[in-house]
Amino acid sequence: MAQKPSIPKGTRDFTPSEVVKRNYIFDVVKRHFQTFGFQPIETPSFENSETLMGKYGDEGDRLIFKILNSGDFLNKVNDELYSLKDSNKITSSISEKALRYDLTVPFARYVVMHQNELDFPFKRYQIQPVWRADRPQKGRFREFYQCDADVVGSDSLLQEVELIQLYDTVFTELKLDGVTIKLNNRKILAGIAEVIGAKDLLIDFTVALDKLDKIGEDGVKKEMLSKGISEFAIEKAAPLFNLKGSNTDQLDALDALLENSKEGKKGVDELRFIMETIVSLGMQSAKLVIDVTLARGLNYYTGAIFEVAAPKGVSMGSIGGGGRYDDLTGIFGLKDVSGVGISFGLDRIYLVLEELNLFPEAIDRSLEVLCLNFGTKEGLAALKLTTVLRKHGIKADIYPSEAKLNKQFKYANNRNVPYVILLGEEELNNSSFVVKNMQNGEQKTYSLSDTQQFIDSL
RNA sequence: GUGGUUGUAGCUCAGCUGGUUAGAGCGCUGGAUUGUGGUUCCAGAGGUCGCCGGUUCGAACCCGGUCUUCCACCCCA
Repeated sequence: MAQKPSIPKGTRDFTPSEVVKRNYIFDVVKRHFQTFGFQPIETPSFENSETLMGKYGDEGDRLIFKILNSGDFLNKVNDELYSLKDSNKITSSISEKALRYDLTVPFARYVVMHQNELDFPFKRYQIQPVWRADRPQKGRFREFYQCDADVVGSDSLLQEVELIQLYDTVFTELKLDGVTIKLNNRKILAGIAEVIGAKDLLIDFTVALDKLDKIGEDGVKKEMLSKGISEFAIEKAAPLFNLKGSNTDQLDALDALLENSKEGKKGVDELRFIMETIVSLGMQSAKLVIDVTLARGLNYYTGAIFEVAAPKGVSMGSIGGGGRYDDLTGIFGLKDVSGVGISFGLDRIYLVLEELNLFPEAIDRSLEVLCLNFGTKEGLAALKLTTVLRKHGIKADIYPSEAKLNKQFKYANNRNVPYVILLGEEELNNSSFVVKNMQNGEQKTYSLSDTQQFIDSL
């Protein structure tokens, strides 16, 4: 019985046109990763579970795809554990491997394992798929690509500055105008939590704060209260909810708010340095704004936090993000290696470019010239001509069988071929070929002994 | 993981309170046109109505389950 074919939830097939467009984005991103001095690495699609588990919080652990052990794995579980039917506890006994959830943690593992071969600061880029057992939504898949650039082994803030320039360069090249790079600093958030006396609830505080533009001031306060943050503390943090004005105005306000927090002050200073340096360097097309409510991202960030928002009017979550993490390699035994990195969300950038119609024209043109087939003898001559064109790097093909011209032309039309070559009995007799321009219908005759004339006209 | 939503021809979608043989546009195939596509005209093919079960004399339509789509939450690229 034939079964109806299907693919798992949250995964996709890509058509030729989609692959070409995705490659276009990959190529731009990759090219600029390289011009900024990053080197490529790749890591396995699955890692040992202990490498990944516990690095992304409880929520993250739930979203990691676990790989079942091979063999009779259930038989190896001890009876007591089995009878408890506790999925979380039994997982580690039946699964030792898991699909990678992002590229940053595997990179940290890579740096630790290869520390003696690397020259620090080590700048690496990595473009590979990652998997999350999430519930799919628009722009949210269970298999998707991340394009990451990270620097480890340097705590210079110039790295942050360069990464912002890298974002700006890539989005400018993609013609994606009006992208906003949001910038915040974990130290500021920690400082605020300290100042208002909610140091232990930093994560809950930031997660709630992050929702400000979504659920509003009242919604944020409500959530903070429900997480156990006191009314007094929330009132103290109130200036945050209305932080407006220019970047420098906001920095000054933060300075005042954080005057009793050493860590918070440091965060403001870092932010100020990055902002001022970027201002003096200038940006090509992106906007850089401070957003103290920006808190998303993973728990391992310790300094700068980036998030890239699509141009206004496009409904899409963030199309990139990143930040500085001072001790990611520490969990694998390598201390005092600071890292900072950014990620491009390829799948979402694709959706945005598609929506705004920003892919180059004719990008998915897979064929420039199609030779029609008029029979055995004529077909052979056409194939010779096709071979010459191909040697000149022209995407050329010959229709494989002597079908009706109507059908051959229709095929050329559907494949969007700009030039069709007719080489029939008459042309063969006088060593010529006819080129039809499919846009305007004009036909020109060229000599078979001077194909260069046609090639030059392209 | 929680709540909701969607699924009918290759594609986009109609289909009345449950009632004979489930429709349209586009696309596809053939013809008008034996060497000229994208326009036009004519004809034709194509559907286990997501899947499984239930209610009913009778189910695309009602009910349950399941898969899928999209949305909100959680979280995130």
